[in-house]
Amino acid sequence: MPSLRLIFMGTPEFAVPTLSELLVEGYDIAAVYTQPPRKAGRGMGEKKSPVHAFADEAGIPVFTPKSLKKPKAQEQFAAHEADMAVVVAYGLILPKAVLETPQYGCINVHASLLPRWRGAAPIQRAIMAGDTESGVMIMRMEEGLDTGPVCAGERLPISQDMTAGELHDELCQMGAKLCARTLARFETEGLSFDAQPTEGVTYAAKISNEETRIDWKKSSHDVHNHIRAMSPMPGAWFNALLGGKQERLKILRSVSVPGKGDPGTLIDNNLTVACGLNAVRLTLVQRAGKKPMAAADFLRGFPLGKGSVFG
RNA sequence: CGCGGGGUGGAGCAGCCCGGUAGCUCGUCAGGCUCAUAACCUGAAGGUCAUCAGUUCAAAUCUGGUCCCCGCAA
Repeated sequence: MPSLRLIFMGTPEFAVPTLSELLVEGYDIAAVYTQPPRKAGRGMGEKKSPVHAFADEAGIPVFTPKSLKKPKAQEQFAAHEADMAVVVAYGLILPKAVLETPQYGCINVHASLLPRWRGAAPIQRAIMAGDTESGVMIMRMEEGLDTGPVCAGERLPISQDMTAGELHDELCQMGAKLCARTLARFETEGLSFDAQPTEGVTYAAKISNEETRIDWKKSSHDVHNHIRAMSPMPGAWFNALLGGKQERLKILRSVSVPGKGDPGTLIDNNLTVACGLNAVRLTLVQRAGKKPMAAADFLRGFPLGKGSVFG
């Protein structure tokens, strides 16, 4: 039976499996920290973060400070008397005072092969860049952004057509298991930490709204990587003329294929769009207001043929 | 009350503004043709038009309520 008393800090769906795993393993979770509920979604109602909802369900006390820089929040943090904090995609900066509060410090589960893709959107950036390998790593947190020494890691190949959503789902499970194993090892034999290499550092900036739009002038590889990096959230898109109206069409899946034509033009009757170099066949699309549908289904309602032009 | 789109045979759409008992492409089933085919021909099955109520001689189409799905934004 694990004896560690932990604080868990995380916010999105990615963090939930780790929290769940720690509970299953029997860790004493003194408190869960997550970002405060925000107005979001249709109707703009207050919405709790996925971690928040899960913790509520599990009956763990939840704390949602807007910042941990204030003395008051730090006192509260210290009051939990935790041995260690486990942080997974929390989204708030932990000041030095907080990092040093637990006697064994704070460890972080990060979804990339550090030092590549430090930062907010490692999964999407890895796919967008066409990486063929990803993974999760666990590090001791320092003041810098994902710069701490690493104590555990696991790699995962990224297949040709894998989407960010699929990679996300695999990595969050992998991260949860790895975290549990790492804590178990910590209790039995201790951990050794290795500083991150100074070579190969890249930063994974948050995905901005503007960059979700598809640029057909890029090569088919870039377009395809862009599409799968944005799939299913937030979704790569462009404007298409459907039934006489300009409509936003999201592309959730595609295949890079040989082909030639003016960028943005359909070169067959199978939803294959010419890119700056080669072409991309769209296989799963979503109209505004509709659910995702296979290309064949979409074409039944909107028989777009060779020569149609996409913006 | 943030803005908006939608729920029509198994799938994707049209019809709704200008009420009069349902159409297109495809799928399914049966038969035919063909060396052969995601080919072609013939025929068939399959829909309380989300739901409740109202207006009307008559509503998928107009009015009001409810449920569900989704896009934007955040």
